[in-house]
Amino acid sequence: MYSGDFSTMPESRPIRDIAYDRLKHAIITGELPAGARIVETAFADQLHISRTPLREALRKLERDGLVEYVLRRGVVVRAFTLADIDEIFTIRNSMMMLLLPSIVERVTKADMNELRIILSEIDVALAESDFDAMAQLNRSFHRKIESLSDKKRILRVIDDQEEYITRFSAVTIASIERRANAHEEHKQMADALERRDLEELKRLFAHHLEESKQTCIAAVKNRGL
Amino acid sequence: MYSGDFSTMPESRPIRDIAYDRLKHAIITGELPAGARIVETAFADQLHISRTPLREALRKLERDGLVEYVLRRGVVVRAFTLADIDEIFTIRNSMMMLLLPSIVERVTKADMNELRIILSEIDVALAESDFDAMAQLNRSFHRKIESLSDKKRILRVIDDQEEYITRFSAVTIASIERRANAHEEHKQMADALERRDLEELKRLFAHHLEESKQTCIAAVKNRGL
DNA sequence: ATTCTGTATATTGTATACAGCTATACGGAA
DNA sequence: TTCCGTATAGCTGTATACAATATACAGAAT
Repeated sequence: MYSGDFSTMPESRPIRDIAYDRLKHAIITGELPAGARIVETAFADQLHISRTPLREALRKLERDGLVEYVLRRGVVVRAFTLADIDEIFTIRNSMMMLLLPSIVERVTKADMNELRIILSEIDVALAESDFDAMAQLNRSFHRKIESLSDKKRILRVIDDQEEYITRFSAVTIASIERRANAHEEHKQMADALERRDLEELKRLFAHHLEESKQTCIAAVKNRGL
Repeated sequence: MYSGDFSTMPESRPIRDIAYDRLKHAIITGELPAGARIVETAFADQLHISRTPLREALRKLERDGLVEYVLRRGVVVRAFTLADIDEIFTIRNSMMMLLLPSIVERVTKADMNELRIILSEIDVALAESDFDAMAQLNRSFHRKIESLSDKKRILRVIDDQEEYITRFSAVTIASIERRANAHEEHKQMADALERRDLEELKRLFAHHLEESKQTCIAAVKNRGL
């Protein structure tokens, strides 16, 4: 892993962004575990790039809070605690409550169609026990709803936080009863959205996120972070 | 501005961080206005540094959302809208509501003493019409209270947002009635905190931030952003 | 054995060099 | 004059080179 030659690709984006995505993915999936040191020369070699774009990627990750910088010692992947997970879900819930009014106001029939399609795809993934697909679709569902709002900065806060917990989505989905319940909740949320029932939506989202949080925390407690 | 030779300093921190702070300050104060293009070679020369650390600083600012990157054209300072200000205050208020319970729980006598000292210093600044000092002290007051919480991630969200509005604090303080009212509200907040009166604190903070927001928006509307 | 210290090695911090893209200016033709 | 193509200058993207610092390890002194 972390190998591959970028020089052959049609570079529409800077190499630093590709390196950034790659490292971020590795950290989020846990491939690069907490505490792992990122040695510039080693990673630059593996990615077949020079240190310059790699360092720029590291500076971004630093601001993201995914890695920690130590003077003259480089960067290490930061650790997560249960308290972090708790806060992340709390923030997300709180921000969602702020978004919902504008979402209810702005949702269109076309949006609902998109959501229904995603839900039916989750049906399939659930039936086929394709949990990777399900994790991705779940995220699409949430992102679609969030994107209906016009509050760009609030949306960004949610995005920033969500990055951190993507890593745990597999853990959460691994719970049999949770993945079925979550899907049911999603359907209810879509229904409430279609009715533009703000209060019900708030209730559903608060419940949904709380349940996800608890499942996530419980799973992490059992299997270690 | 943007000049100064770092090479003579005892460099306890990397140059890139110094450049980062410098640029951030310039952007926040409006010295570098929205839309201004940051040409790497020019700024590196002015700061008497090479492009490498400057670019790393720019990548951080990019993640902060303070500058915008355009492929092969470098970075430009991002613009702010009234909607941004509205969202920033909304986020801050919402996050504060999440922090207050732990703040009320954790506040000590020593903390209250610190807060009282800050308040008395604001008294002086107010009497002397030293608005720069007042802006800084106000911020210290808020930061002190926020720091009483142990919710690091929520605190960080607040910090991130506050950076953006620091730039408008002068605008807000310029309002005669607002600066006196704000100070009164601060005192009431300190009192409520000392009594560990959570509900009253929530009420006071919500009111305080709402008033600040309205003053800020009104001021920006009048004087332009 | 333990601790200190000097040296070699590894790694980060910064500068510079060079390649490639973009925009602009200029000149010529319609 | 206007349009278009080309040349040129300026700037970004990346690689490489060099400097400074930290770490590891071996050997000496206690």
